[in-house]
Amino acid sequence: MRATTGVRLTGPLLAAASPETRAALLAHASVLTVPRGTTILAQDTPADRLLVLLQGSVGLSNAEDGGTATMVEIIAAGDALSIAPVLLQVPHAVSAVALAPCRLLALSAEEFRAAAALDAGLMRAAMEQMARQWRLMMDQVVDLKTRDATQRAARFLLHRLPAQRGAVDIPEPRGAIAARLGMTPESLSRALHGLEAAGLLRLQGRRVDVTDRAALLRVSLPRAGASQGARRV
Amino acid sequence: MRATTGVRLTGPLLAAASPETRAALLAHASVLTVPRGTTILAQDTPADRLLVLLQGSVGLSNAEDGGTATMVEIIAAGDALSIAPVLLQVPHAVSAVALAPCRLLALSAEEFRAAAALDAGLMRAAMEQMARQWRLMMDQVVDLKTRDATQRAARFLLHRLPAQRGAVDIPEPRGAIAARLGMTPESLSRALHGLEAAGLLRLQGRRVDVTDRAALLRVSLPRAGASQGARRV
DNA sequence: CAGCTCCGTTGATCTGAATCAATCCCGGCA
DNA sequence: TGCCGGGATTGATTCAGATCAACGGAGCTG
Repeated sequence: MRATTGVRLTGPLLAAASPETRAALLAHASVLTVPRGTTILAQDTPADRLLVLLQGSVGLSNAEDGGTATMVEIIAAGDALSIAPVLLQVPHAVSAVALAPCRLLALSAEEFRAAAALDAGLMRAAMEQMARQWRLMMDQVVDLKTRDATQRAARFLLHRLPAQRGAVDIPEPRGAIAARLGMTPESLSRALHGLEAAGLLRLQGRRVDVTDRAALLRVSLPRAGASQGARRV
Repeated sequence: MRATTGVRLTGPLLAAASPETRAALLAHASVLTVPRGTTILAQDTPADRLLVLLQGSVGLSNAEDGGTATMVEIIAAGDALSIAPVLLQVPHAVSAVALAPCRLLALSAEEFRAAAALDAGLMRAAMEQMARQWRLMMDQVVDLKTRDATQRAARFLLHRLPAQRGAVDIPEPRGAIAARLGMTPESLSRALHGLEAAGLLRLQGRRVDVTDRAALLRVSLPRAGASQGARRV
């Protein structure tokens, strides 16, 4: 296996490591292929390996001791699962399940920690990932506080949309997306069909064809007069 | 200044550094005292110093390019503001304003970065803080998705409550708390007075006297049948 | 290939919380 | 001590979205 190939296919985290570090880590790495619905990580379980999502889609959900589980984030290909638990040697704070067929790269947690301690670039990349995940969570908080269901749905699509206008494939079940967006599947369906009726997009099963990207962006902006959380001291 | 005094007053972050590192950092540190309403950090501004909140209360808010600002978190004494921006040398992702009169410890960002690079304990504590802040944000997402206004208000009080039953002082303006909880001040008022009417607590201006902590905890649990985000794949 | 099950959609209704609109009350100040 | 101003409270109304319910279609299985 050529190292450079590994780099490109492996996401920003390992890309930041020196070629030697990366080669060492990849030497013992394995690739998992799992079908939709597989539980990849269980909450409150020790973090014995670092997983990088190569392909597919993974949902992160948190169950409070009570039992109610909540979909907290949907991870895109290229991202690493649970860097923090691996580095800090604490149990996973969330469970991860495959929302679509997935390919994952699995690295030994111990080796990764050792590598991060020695390779400053890798350590920095790990911290950047943690900061990024904080930001994603913060963005979601902002979304939930300032945007209504339709706006959140519009924004979700925009985030998924490749560079230019066009169609996106949404492999995840609607219920998972609705949960991530903090609404019921019924509401998501209505929001999506409302956008379609407005002529901004076209729904074709799990493919969404965005006709008017600019209008979709406009829809996704929070209403100016929103008060929730918009108070100055 | 005795170093040990500094430790205790300085929060878990600096407590994790070696005595020498800590002494070196504290040597150039300064203490700020600011009145309520002061903007302590501005979003999109370079992170040139690390601030540790010694006393008071600080609100973190995020303004999207559009302009709508949202209260994203309220920081408790002992916590550090914006560790990630300091370590990664990126601009602040949020603004910070004093929600009550505050005392803050200010350290040079550059010195802190240097210290963290040399002192493994400090580096680990910094990562722990980042992980903790991610978790706080995730908890908030869960709250917003699974709890109604009254439950979120109850939970907020419980988090503030000292070890044993008793009264808490809530120095922040109601509007700021409401924003943090993702509701309007009107709704917060109604939630709080509802809990008072139920006999769980007693409102006395900015002091809240919790009569029945167990019942408050019970109230704060998400309803079992909550569907939002509670779907299995 | 037929049946079944699960997922997504659609409709009707209900409810929690936002909005709009007055007060009320506390703290600061003259 | 009385006035003033802004935050907090309370009430009336409205509305977005949850809930309840039923239906349609796609994919899997026997």
